[in-house]
Amino acid sequence: MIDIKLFRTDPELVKKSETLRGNDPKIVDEIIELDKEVRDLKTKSEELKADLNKKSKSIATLPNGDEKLAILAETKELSKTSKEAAAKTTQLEETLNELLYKVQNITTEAPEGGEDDYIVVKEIGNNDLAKNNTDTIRDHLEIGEKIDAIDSERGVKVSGSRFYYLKGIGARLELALLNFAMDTALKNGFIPMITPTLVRPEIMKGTGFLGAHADEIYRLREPDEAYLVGTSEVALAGYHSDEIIELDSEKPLRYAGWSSCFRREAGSYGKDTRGIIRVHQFNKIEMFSYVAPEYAETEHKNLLALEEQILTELGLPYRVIDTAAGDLGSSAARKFDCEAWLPSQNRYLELTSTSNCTTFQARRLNIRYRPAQGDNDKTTTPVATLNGTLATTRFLVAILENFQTADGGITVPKPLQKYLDGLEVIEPTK
RNA sequence: GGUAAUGUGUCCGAGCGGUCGAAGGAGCACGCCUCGAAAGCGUGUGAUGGGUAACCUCAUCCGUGGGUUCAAAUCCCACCAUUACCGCCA
Repeated sequence: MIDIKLFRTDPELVKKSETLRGNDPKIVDEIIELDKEVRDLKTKSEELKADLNKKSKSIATLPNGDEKLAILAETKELSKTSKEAAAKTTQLEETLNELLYKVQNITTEAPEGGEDDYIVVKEIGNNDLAKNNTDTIRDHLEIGEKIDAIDSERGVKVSGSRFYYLKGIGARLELALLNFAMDTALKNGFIPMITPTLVRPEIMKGTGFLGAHADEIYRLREPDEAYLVGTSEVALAGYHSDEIIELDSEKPLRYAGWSSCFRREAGSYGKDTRGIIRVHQFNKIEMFSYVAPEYAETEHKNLLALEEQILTELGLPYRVIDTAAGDLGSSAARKFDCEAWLPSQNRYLELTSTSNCTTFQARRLNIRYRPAQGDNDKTTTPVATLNGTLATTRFLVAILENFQTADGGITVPKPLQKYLDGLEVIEPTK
């Protein structure tokens, strides 16, 4: 959520951001007007309450008698009107809050436009594979089946479309990737976490996932009021909710979470139906940083650099894109994706994503810190949160395709070999 | 799932319905003392929101949400969490 004070001091900035995202900026004026109304009402309601408090207190010291009876009658009436005023204020405040929750994070740096208006920041590595061997190239599912790593058919039989089994070397490769990513994070000061996959509604709401894309999320039936996470970002952001954390202005608090992730993939019928590119359940390593707001941009670069490092060490050809404002999630102010080359489809596929959520999530989840250490200044202010995702299961797709051999096996990327007893080549079994 | 107890500030821990934003202690900050430190002594020490140029002031917050009352940390109800025991399952 955006600081209400920003609406009072710089409404044009908010309007500009909403316009950039392709939203109607008139909500800003509605909020400003309602905010005024709420404050007026609040002052009046609090005056009533103050009056009541004062008179109530006097009752205790008053002797029994006419005067006491009179003031009792008066306060009884006052109590009623005060309660009514308070209720009205609360109601209006809730309306204001609902509006406020609808406004997405301020974005100023992201490129203008929608889904296709991203800017390619750079392209790294050799992506000639498809161009050179168009007729012999196999897609990840074909290879996955040849080395007996992926079983799609039985996944569908047991769980429905977009489900799969990772089997044998497939399961081992996935675990190797998870370990490799986790180890890299660990070396960079991230605290490893295995997080809950079911979370309470308020946490889901706080992270900003229950807005426009709420139908993407699995929800348990009553009476278990819980959501299945689509990323461990949710659990990691919620970890410090309602807390005042200790934060050095130069040193981020970093966590790396591993969880299964669940997506309904509503509205993507017919898209990426083959293989394990777009599935209902997959694994991810999520890097998550809590930082002082002024350090957020630096940390965003750090996260991107780490994601690139992992792709580079694996030897995957990839490009980095700067996502356009209209395609950003509601919490993100800016987002960079790393996309690996997919030879079978002659296109790039998103493997990692890193978002700077500035103070947007922290404000919703009530995560603060004290910027001025020591002294008598104990004021708190929201922290900034950032996340960097490594979609492990999709890494598997990219590896199978980019490291395929002529006979339908694969060579194992160097950094993964140590997790697989030094295995260098995987031969096809079928 | 059942029964019982508990839930207070950074932490521990008091709190007959009014004088309680909350005793006392610890911690922390500052000062005195000291060559320096420890100990000791003194002072200060929650958050959020509204108003104010500021001093300051008002409101809200004692797990959460309701209720009773002129007045609730204190009474009532529901929920959540923790702990213990029982049952059941891994």
